Amino acid sequence: MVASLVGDPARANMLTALMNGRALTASELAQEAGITPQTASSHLAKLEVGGLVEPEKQGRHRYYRLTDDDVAGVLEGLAGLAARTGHMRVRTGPKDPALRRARICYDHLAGDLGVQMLDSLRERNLVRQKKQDIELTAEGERFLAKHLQISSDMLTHPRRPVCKACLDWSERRHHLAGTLGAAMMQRFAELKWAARDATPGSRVVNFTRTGEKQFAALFGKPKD
Amino acid sequence: MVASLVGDPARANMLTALMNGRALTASELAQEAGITPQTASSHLAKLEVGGLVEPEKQGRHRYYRLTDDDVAGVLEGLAGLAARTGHMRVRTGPKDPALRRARICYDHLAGDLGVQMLDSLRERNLVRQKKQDIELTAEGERFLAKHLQISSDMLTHPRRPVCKACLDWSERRHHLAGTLGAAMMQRFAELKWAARDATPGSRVVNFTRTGEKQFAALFGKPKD
DNA sequence: ACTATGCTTCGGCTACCATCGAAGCATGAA
DNA sequence: TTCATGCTTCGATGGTAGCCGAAGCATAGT
Repeated sequence: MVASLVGDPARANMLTALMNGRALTASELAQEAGITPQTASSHLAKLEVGGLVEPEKQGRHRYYRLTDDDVAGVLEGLAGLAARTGHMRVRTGPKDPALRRARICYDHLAGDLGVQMLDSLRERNLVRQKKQDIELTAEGERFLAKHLQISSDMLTHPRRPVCKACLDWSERRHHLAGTLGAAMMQRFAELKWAARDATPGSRVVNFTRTGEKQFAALFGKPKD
Repeated sequence: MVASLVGDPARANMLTALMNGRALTASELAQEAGITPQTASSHLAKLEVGGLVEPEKQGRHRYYRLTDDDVAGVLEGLAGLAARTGHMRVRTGPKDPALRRARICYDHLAGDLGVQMLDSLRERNLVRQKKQDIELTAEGERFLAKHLQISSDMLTHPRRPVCKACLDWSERRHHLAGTLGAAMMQRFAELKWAARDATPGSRVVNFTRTGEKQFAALFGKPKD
């Protein structure tokens, strides 16, 4: 069963190391998991037949990557469940600092900046949050229109909610999902404030220098 | 870690038994998993602290149910991964026949009927499928407008694709997701062809007699 | 050819954990 | 109270799987 593959601590560490979409060699993964190459080799073989990772030979190295986004999605889902009960393994979230700071979760912003953004919105009464449910206030609508040229009529969708709280993998706190979360991320990209990392499969979001400034101006910590 | 909880065969069987959203007693779950009550008790305690199930005392029975839809979602995701590599446990998919036949997967139709629908669409060239990607043909658009009053302009969404193949848990074949999948399910409900089961938390979709006929007329097996 | 590096296979050790029997609580029924 | 049922706790057992050392291939560089 797939779950038992992910269940083992060593394998889980390897998989989390691969969550940024990049491919790592067998020995790098061994080091990530804190085990010897022999053991890692055995684990990787199991992960491969389980369809979670795919190898790619290159010279005398063997690069492993997650098979596809579905795998990454399920892993993130598992991490989400683990996070909310506080029963997690040693390594919490991704090690890669860039990935911790800002990344794509489905189609919206996650990571430190994502959490920070929702915090700021909540503090300034631009949204109101009740558990999983978030709603946009009138002030929030004005704010979006003024600063990001997002009008709330564009956000309605028959099925998907405008706002939704999504548990952040690395921060263990909520960030903003829903059509609004997606629209804001899209706008950031259009304004050239941020862009998804170029390396294929990567989920890192890189902010430009000006983007970082603008973002901080809008959603910075209170004392800013 | 959550994954290791799901990884154990006995626990996995219990969880699958709970996937229909109903609550079961500890002894029923023990029987489902083919283990003694003592062992089941230990497993259920672990699942509880792991946040996967919630108990409810009622007389001298203890009913267990999945904590929420997120848990069910992750489990379905895991089952999906397991399905496509063919490395599954003994029980494939849900035991409940109603759940196998038609159920909600996020917001669209899954189960036997869901798979059958996509099969029919594909056979009649109403959609064209390439692996995970599905696109609606011109004939398909006419078909939807004529028979279900769904116009394709309603389906566009900045992020979500109109059509997407979603691997079916019980059938191990694709059914239709995306905004179109959601819109069709919604239409079935509006036309009173089908409705989600009344019991809270259930994912079963019940078709009415006329609904079943109409559905068969549109998406029935070729020989019909 | 020789050497170094990266990875795998093999064998044996160890630790963990699922499992069950037996006994202990709790609740409900008589 | 006494009994029955449902579930849990305790203790002991056994099987499985992770782990590493040593040795074996394969590729690359010299």
